[in-house]
Amino acid sequence: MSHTLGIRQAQKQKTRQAFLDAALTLLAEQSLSSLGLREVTRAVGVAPTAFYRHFRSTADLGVALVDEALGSLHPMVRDTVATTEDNDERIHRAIELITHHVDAHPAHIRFIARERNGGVQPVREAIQAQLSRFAEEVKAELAKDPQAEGWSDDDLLMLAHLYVDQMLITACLFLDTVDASPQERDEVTRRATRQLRLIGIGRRHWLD
Amino acid sequence: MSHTLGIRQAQKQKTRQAFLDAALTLLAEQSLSSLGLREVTRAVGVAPTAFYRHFRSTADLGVALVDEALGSLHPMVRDTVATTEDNDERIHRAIELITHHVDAHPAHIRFIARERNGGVQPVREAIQAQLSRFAEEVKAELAKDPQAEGWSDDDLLMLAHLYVDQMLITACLFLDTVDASPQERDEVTRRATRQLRLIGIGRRHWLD
DNA sequence: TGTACATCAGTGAACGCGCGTTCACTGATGTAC
DNA sequence: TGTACATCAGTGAACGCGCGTTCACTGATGTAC
Repeated sequence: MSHTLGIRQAQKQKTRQAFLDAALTLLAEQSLSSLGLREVTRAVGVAPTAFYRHFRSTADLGVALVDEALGSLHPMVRDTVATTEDNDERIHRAIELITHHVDAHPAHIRFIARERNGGVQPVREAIQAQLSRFAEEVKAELAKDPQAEGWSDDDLLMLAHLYVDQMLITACLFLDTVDASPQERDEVTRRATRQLRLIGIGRRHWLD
Repeated sequence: MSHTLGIRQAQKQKTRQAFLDAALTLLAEQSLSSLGLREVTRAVGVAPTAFYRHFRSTADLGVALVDEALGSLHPMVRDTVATTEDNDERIHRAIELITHHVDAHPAHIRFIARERNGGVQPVREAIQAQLSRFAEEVKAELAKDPQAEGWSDDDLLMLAHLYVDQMLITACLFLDTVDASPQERDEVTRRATRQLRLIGIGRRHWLD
């Protein structure tokens, strides 16, 4: 027989996830520092005191949300970079990956963008740490490319940060077009495409 | 005789400024959505009800802060772009302008970075509007440059947004080094410099 | 210049409300024999 | 399999507190004559 999680543990995890989901929904319209513990428990449908069985504070819940949100971003970043090398077809696919991710997880992106510079220190630090890890991964990905020959480690990391920041900015722009006209979405797509293209051109001529 | 502001109006303006200053100080450590009206009046040293003589709400105060903060940024953006054309000496001076501005007005930059994606809609909208204006101005500045020959309006605006975003990112990086070692500051400076250089290279070869 | 009235920035008491946290509890699930 | 005890996720009452907002007020400043 395979190992089944005890009923108790399974239920606890389910409740914990309900907290995360409810918080994420509430955070679409406000920032973490103004999110109340009772507000979350009300949304979940449990007593306020139940909160403490899962988190020490809303800041603690925020850190858990960072892990969830940036965990789901990990594969996207990898794929995007792997496909962003140079030509336009690849840039187009990279942008598509971003838009699809934003459409699939808008609340996660909104949360990260908001709390990256937000007022809750532990959460801000968790995000910064994760974004640095992303930059390192992107750097590793870039290093595999033949174009990287002759590049110093510092320069690769510099380019990696540029890509990571650019991706987040683009994702944010798409967020604000979630209920905008197709024309506006197209406008954002075209601008983001050309920005990536310009960075790609700079990259190609870096060692000239 | 020259016109003097009435004593009453002068005093009112002074109090209003005290509100803005106190709020900015408090916002170094928290975001606007968690800033309390009473907290601000306490910091200023007036009765809570005095607040309503100047602002409808803390969101209203936030919008006023956006104007103050980005007003002080205006000259910097102009100068930075005017000096960012291409060669390394000029990029160096542009970065210096940014670092000096961050050192002079850290709280303003922190506030803008925080509330750009923050939870208070009117404030977020005010910031987006101002940043769009910046991009337009930068575009106008770029258009004056001989390098801009052959560039479409769209492409100039695309590059302008890239510069504006890059400047804000750089400013934020410097913010987090306000009490870091000189080595770390240097590291940030060098990376930002090379990112601007890479964008400059992309710009030079854009029409190839 | 002096007087009488209007304006209005700032006051201080009072309000109802929702907050975060504490505590002893309940009852379903888990475990040892 | 059945029994007796332990664990612990979720409860519900209670607390003290600071919040935003209201209101009638005060007294210095402004204005008209």
